[in-house]
Amino acid sequence: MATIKQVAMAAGVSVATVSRVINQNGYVHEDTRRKVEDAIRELNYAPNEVARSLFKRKSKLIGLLLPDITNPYFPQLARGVEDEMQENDYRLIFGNSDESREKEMDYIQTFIQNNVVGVISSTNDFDADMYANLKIPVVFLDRTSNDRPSVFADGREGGRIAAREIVRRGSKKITVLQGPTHVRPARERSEGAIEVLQELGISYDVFLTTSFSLTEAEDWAKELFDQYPDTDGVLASNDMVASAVLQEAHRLGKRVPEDVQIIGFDDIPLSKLLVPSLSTIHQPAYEMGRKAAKLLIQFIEGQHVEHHSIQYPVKFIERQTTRKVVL
Amino acid sequence: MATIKQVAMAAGVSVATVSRVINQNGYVHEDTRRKVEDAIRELNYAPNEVARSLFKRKSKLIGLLLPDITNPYFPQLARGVEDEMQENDYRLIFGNSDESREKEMDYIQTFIQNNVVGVISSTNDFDADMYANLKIPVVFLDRTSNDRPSVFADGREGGRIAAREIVRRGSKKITVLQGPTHVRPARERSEGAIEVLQELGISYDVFLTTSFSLTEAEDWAKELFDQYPDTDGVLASNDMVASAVLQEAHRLGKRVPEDVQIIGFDDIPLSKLLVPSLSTIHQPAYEMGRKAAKLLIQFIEGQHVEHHSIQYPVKFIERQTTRKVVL
DNA sequence: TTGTAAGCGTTATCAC
DNA sequence: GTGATAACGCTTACAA
Repeated sequence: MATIKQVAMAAGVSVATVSRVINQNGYVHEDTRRKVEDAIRELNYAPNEVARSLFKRKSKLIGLLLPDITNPYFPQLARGVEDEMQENDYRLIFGNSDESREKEMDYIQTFIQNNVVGVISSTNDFDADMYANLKIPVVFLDRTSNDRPSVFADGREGGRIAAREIVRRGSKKITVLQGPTHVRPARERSEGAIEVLQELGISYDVFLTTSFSLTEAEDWAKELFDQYPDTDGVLASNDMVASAVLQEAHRLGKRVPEDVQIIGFDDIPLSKLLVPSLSTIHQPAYEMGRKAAKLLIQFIEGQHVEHHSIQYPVKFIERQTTRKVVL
Repeated sequence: MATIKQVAMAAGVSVATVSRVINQNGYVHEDTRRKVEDAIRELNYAPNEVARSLFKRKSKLIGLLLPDITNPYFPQLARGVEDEMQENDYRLIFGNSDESREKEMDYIQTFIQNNVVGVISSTNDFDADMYANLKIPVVFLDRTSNDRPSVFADGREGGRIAAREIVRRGSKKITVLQGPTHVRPARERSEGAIEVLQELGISYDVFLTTSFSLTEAEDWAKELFDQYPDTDGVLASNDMVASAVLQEAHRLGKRVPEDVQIIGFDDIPLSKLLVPSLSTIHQPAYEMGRKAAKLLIQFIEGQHVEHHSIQYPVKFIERQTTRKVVL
């Protein structure tokens, strides 16, 4: 890689001048500018971001921390973030945290060591020192912190909607699958659902699942019907579990939606390809990722920010795992 | 963030000494070492990777370029790469290329500007100057370059296996879904399938799909049965298209696997949760990601590397979209 | 065993 | 308009 010095040499000017033309600041004569630009092209020069970063004490790098990219919900968030960042010339250092505080700290640490100018994180530990002490802007994504910038969906309302819809469509004995309790959105979803079920005086049970892992989803589906064989409505904590439940129902000879209705959560891309296609609560994941990125950029660039916390509405997507509602 | 200078100050030594203790090279007295270590702890010091990178002209950063993380096959590769890298203290700068040469070049460019020490890429343009001229090691992942380090699965054999299995299970009029032709693994899969079909003298048609996009998958599924209504066996180019085909078959009242058999490709996590669960060709994506990372690290660290190109075997996963074979 | 100082590739300040 | 040069935080000769 050519350096600014070599460019200066080739153009017969000083490095200062070259720096001026690449950064478009300070005065530089039209003729010299052209000479420099020629040299740059000639040598195929691009500024060393590391040197820049060292001098300015800020890079064009952003840290992105997601629980597990292997969970189909997160790629969409990630993609939203990436698209927005790339359009604004920021690059992403990416890590999976597995919801583990240790890994998270590790990543935050190296983010700092690499002079990232901001981080986007899906964490459960907002208040952990690592975030509190960060001197760069952080936007929490998919997770709500009450007092810190965050972009998330209205999980509670999602839970309420799901409950309302499944009841409206005739389920009488509902099972609420509750995701990991330390994950706030998961908690809120089931809380919302339970609220409505209680308001409506509908009989329900809560079935606890302790992770979002796909491999375990199958086991839970089995256990679920083992424990509540006569449930006629399942509110799943996400679409993967919903798929597992759907499959298990089928295996047991239960008809969906006639015998059991199922509503998922997230609306991952594949949910509409299931048979029957999955009714679910849609979160605008891609948009949320983009928004988080936009927000972070605004902070980084010191722009005025209207709302620090952005809650996206969710909506019910009616597909085939729920019955038609009779008017 | 504390600097090495402050640590030196606090410990009452020179920066050189501090540098020696953090890098564990050169002599340093036990007592001074302790003093320095105390100071480091006290100030919560961690070396600035940017400064290091500038001096050494190499970072602890790796560039990872994937076509689209939103395609469920790639997160697994990414996760494999990430796990291996993180265990070896490398960090990932991640980008989606959308199979676009321009985006790809853009990323490669910024990788270099950030002093990455290696890159892992899923590309179709191995020979493009951008790779040829790179002075850092590159490992191609999921894509085969004949003469450059790469980790990939045996797509041709996968196609052959799929064809053999579907025929063995009784399909007589097969449709081979061919993915985007500029994507080599996609091409090889269908080539493999066609080879076998010809060898066996089975009637078949080829149906071209021009992307791996999920949204379009549904349209293709419709067109497929439109064009070849009496096909009784579909060899899909990946599991997403297979899902779409499965769904469309169901919509048309075709029974799977009785009327139509379907075999996917990739074995994405969700394929086993479909109803009926999807028979498919398994690629060990996670392992492949890990392997690519391992290989790259070996190159970076100048270790001897036995095999530059690693081909993983694929295998048929028998599930419910194919019939039982009669013995 | 430890310290001094040069240099990695930039940018910004200050002279000219 | 342009050029020297110090500084960003680190590592590594080399000197002591």
